[in-house]
Amino acid sequence: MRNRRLALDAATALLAEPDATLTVEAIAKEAGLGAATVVRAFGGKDALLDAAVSGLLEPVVQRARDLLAQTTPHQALLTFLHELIAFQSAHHAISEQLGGLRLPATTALRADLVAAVDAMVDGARRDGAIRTDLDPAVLKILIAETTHAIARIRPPSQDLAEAYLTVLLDGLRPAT
Amino acid sequence: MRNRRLALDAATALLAEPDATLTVEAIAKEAGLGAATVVRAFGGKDALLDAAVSGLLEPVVQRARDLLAQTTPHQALLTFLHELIAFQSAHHAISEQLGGLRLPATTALRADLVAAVDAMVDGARRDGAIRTDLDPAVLKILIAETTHAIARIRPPSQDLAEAYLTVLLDGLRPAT
DNA sequence: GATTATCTGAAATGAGCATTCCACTTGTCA
DNA sequence: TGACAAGTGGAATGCTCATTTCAGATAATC
Repeated sequence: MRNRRLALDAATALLAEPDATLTVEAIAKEAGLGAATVVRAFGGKDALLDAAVSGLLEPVVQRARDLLAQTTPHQALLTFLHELIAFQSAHHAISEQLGGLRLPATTALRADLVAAVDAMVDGARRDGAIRTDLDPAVLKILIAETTHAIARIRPPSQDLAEAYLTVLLDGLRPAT
Repeated sequence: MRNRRLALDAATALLAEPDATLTVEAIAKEAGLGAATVVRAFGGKDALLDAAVSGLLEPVVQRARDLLAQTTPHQALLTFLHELIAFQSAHHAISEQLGGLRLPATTALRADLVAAVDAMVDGARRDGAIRTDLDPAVLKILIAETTHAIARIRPPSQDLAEAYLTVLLDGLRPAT
């Protein structure tokens, strides 16, 4: 259905904007459709945003898995975090605003993402590439929250995000 | 006015709860008052929350200034950040939920807080106590966002917050 | 103790938003 | 071309919430 695609593209475009209003009407206007059509195409606002967000997230998760398969856990972690913050910088609204919504596909993907990062952290820790004096569970939450914090920076700045990551990664190095 | 105090106390109590609903009705119920009375006492929900949040924030800002006056900038920064995250852990809702509200007193206090932290960072940087290879403006935003990230952690955990801060501070040390 | 001024909170109002309805348009097939 | 099916979006509905209203309660003044 053509409207599905139009609505999805519109929602995806709005998710990339720092402070877009994510009402059904705004999405419909962006898509050049009526609000009713947008809702019908997906069965509800939540389903639409779930589709849009998980569509954005899927390649990210795949990339994390690829990196894990291709290189050392530590190198995978470094590379992936840089890519992740670039992604977050380009899709601000994803972590914000979506508070009260039910997004099952997105939630599942996020769990996959967390699992992949967990594997990177565990591996890097085992290899002695990152500090071992902290509970590994702590490291994982730390990374998740940090990427969130980076995504919140206004105005969006890739430089700032990179600086942030530099500090995080230096803080994660094994004690010397 | 007694109602002012009751409403303020109720709002303050709710701000300490991790996932409280901050509707006027919820605050009124907590205070044992009617919703109309709560609104009247402050002239609006925004003004009430502004008073509650700035009341919480004021001693924090004062503490930052005291530390600056009493010790080295770097030591002030270390001490203050520990205290700040303890405060944030105890008042989760402050950084969340309040998105669309107009809180002038809170905004002003936050600016004061940022100014105090800026002074700490600048001083510590000048003293060579923290790394100098990053733009100082970056460090300030980094610290602000990190405390926000710490406040977001669910469930609230002082241990996790401390671990987070450990990583941040280690990441801020001068290159060796 | 009566009269007036003030305060209270349950219910009415209004605004923002997702969702549903339905008269109308567009496309399909004979 | 005409009859029918499917799709569309402006308007109506229903919900949540902040704010306002107003009849009754309470307090102050004499």
